[in-house]
Amino acid sequence: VVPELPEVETIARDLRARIVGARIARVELSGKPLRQRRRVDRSALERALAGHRIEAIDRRAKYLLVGMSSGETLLVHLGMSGRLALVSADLSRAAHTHAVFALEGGADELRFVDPRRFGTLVVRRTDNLDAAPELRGLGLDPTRAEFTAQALYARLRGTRGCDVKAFLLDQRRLAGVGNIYASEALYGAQIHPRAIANSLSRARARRLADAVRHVLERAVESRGTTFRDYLDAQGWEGENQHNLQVFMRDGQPCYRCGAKLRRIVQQARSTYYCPCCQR
DNA sequence: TAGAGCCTGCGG
DNA sequence: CCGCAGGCTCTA
Repeated sequence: VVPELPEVETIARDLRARIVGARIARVELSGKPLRQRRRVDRSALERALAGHRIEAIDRRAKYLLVGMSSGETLLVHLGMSGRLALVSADLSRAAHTHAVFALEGGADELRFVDPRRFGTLVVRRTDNLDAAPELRGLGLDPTRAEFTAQALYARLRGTRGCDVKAFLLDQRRLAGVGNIYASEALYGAQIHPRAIANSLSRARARRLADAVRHVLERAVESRGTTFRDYLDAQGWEGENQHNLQVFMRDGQPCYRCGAKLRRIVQQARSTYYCPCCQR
């Protein structure tokens, strides 16, 4: 599991094609708290979902949005280990199944499974979604038209001495990039991960914008990256692991120059890069 | 803008 | 046993 923008986008597209128009008959919850020990609001989920029709499935950054005929939207964040899958109701439930949304007719269920419980399930009013605390502070979405080299440059200039890797992971500045695609985008733009964000030139900001867009688009086309156990809504693996240039390849040769790739730790997270191609 | 913390599971 | 994992929040 462990999803970034392309993995969530893949799940959103699959679910949109399969369950928009369906009615949720019943909501079952494990009762265990999720992210930051917060309890899932059982009565809010039942009120917003049970007996209502699914009208839309969207994505904002790494949030999946399920718009209901009740006028409320279910926000799902998969955290590090969350999985959302549409499965036959006869199949036995996996360990750590924290929510089951039974669809009318009884054949299929949408199940939320999350061993580490870093995920989120909350309900917010659809007519005021932008004001939801989860979405309010999100930065530029790199898959939208708003994500231009200009806009990225302005955001880079707005930082105070953080390095560019930390910038890419900060969802308040750029929303949707995670640890895999941060390393991959910096490699594509040939920028060193420890470069200071606010000192990048306009030319480098443009290269970075192009690389971020390219890396994410390619990952969506490949239906996401399956490293350990990410699976889409139908339980299938992605294919983007075959496109990765640096992630988890430390010690192996750079495909471009042959130098030995390195792994460093920034903000307590691994970064992979080529010491020769990235300056 | 770091660092610890939140959780479980896996691989060395 | 240890470190590590594709995320985010809260604190200093």
